[in-house]
Amino acid sequence: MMIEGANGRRVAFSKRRPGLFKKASELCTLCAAEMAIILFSPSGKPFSFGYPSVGAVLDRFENPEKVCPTVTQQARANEGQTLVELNKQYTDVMERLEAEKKRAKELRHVVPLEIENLSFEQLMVLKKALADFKEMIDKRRMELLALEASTSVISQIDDKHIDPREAHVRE
Amino acid sequence: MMIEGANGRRVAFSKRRPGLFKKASELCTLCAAEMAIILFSPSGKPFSFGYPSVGAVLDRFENPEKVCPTVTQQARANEGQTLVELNKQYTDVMERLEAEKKRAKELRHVVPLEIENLSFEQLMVLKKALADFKEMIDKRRMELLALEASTSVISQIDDKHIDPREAHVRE
DNA sequence: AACTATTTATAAGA
DNA sequence: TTCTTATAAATAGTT
Repeated sequence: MMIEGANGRRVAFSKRRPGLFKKASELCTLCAAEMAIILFSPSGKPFSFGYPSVGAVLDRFENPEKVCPTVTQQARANEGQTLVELNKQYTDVMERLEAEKKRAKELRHVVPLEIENLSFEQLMVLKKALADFKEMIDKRRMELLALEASTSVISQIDDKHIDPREAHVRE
Repeated sequence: MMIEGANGRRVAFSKRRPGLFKKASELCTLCAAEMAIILFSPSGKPFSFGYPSVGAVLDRFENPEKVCPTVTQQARANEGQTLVELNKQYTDVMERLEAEKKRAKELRHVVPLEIENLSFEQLMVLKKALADFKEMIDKRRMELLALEASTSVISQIDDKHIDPREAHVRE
């Protein structure tokens, strides 16, 4: 069954690998499935495919979901609130979640590469691109903050922790 | 692109998954490749494929062979090749690099257009994601620099034209 | 890399 | 889910 001759195997691998990854990609997008592929070529070179990412799928595989702690913690925090209030919170959270999902999907489209498979040169170029991108975001953010300051009392925003109750007011 | 209706997705998944695993199996046996596939169906049910086994491939992926063995292995593989062949390999790699640079340049043009449409909240999330991404890239870059520093052995084959980087370029 | 004859996968319907 | 079959896609062999 195995192709005789290292060169023949090399050629067959080069032709078939893109086909396999295409099938994998189609399965994920068509069916809303999640998948990770780790592949070593006959010469030992590593390839990978991941949707949404290799790491995410391997995590899910190695640590089967545990929802209970988060849920009970949240339930405790909600004691004393009315059903109307809870329903509004729920709706707000779901709306935000949908927005983030959509955003993440677009991001994947822009930066579809797994970091493990980037060549040195690709990394250098991408790093530059990301630095430029980050700069633009910071600039844009400052504009938004300035606008905010002139129309609202809320002032200090921390980079790392945005209170969702504040955040969704701003959209 | 995604099939609408959970039932349609279920059906398509059931039909396509065996096809994918068959392609994977063929690739492994025909080409002497090693592969692991972790797959979650639209309903969250896990499937896996492994050759020689999922565990073996994940181990190999998570504990990459040390630098020196790979380099010497590559150097050994190059023994007996003519300078013409080696120069062709070098040219091929450089062509690929040019293609990658061009693609990365296009990335920069695509991204800024979307910035103006981002909400404040989305910007915060994206900023965090980019910071993480940049960190990974920096880490990866250091690894590659270290690797590069230790590959001088290959350049002994022909100092005039063979670039030692070809030994560890990944797609 | 490109071409194309052949094989293989799969969508739709039962 | 499984089977059938018309159509689409992948690829082996070749240049």
